[in-house]
Amino acid sequence: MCEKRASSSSYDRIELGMEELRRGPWTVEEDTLLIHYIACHGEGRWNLLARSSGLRRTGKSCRLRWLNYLKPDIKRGNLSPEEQLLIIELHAKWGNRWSRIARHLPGRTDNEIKNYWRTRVQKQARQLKIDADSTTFRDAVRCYLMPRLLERTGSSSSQAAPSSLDAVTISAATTAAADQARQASPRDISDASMRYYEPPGPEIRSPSTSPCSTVLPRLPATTMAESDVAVTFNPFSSGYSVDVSAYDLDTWDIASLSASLPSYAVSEYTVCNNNCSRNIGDRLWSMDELHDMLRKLPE
DNA sequence: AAGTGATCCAACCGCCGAGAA
DNA sequence: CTTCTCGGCGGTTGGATCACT
Repeated sequence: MCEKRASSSSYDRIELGMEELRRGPWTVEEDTLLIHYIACHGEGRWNLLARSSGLRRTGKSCRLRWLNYLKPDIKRGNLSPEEQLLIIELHAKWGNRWSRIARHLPGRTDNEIKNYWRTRVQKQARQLKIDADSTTFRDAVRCYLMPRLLERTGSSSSQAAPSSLDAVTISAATTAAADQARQASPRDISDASMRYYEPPGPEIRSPSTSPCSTVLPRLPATTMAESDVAVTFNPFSSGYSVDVSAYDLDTWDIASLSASLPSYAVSEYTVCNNNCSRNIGDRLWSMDELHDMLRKLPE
């Protein structure tokens, strides 16, 4: 909160022309002033707002404070597995277009997503001594992190997923494809790595499809076009993947993803420890296992 | 309990593009 | 066409807090 840093020694002032502008952490009084002003006059015209509201802040500062902190629909707290999954996929697609990514995560700000990426995802890449933008790291994320996120996503959305939704079959790698891959690079396939790809329990598998197929609810028609296969699973190439290109991303958001995910039971491989509440990212990443995973990736 | 390093995240900075003058 | 202002964006900083020893 703003009070948290109110006593900071960094709290200082700068001179700009005739006017003395404040910098540093916002006080409760300033927040209140900004909220009341916007309630009366609306957002926008930030420089005018800064001048006429009585706040000794720059328009930019007011805008940032409002958008990143004070806006009523701002969601606080840890990112859900669904949100992490979406961030990873969208970042793979768009790169550091934080504001664009943020538009698909209601209540989350570009700043928050940027911080998440830099502090958690890039940290893992640094420790692995690989570029976070490299295909190697992306493969590691797809093969290792995403299955876990999907597992957790499934468990967290199992209560919310309406059973009345139409079902679509999500194709996993076929047995034939698996055999092909096994022949192509047998060293890539091991019991140790396969366990991360193990599809969820038999109760959610479709009996009429391949052994790896699972059934996902169809996304609401209002948020998703006539695209059926949005989540694919190929343990022998790129692992689990939410194919965001299958969606119209300008109208797609986390609610769509959440609604589309299967009612997975939490598998025995879930590393979540409910006692660890501070950082969900850390719960999902295990460096030893990720290192192990990377060794198994094709060159 | 104290010290230290790691992590988180609010806030700032500089740059850029759009639009108005 | 040029200049200026403003809003938006991505990158960076640094204090607070947490975790570990």
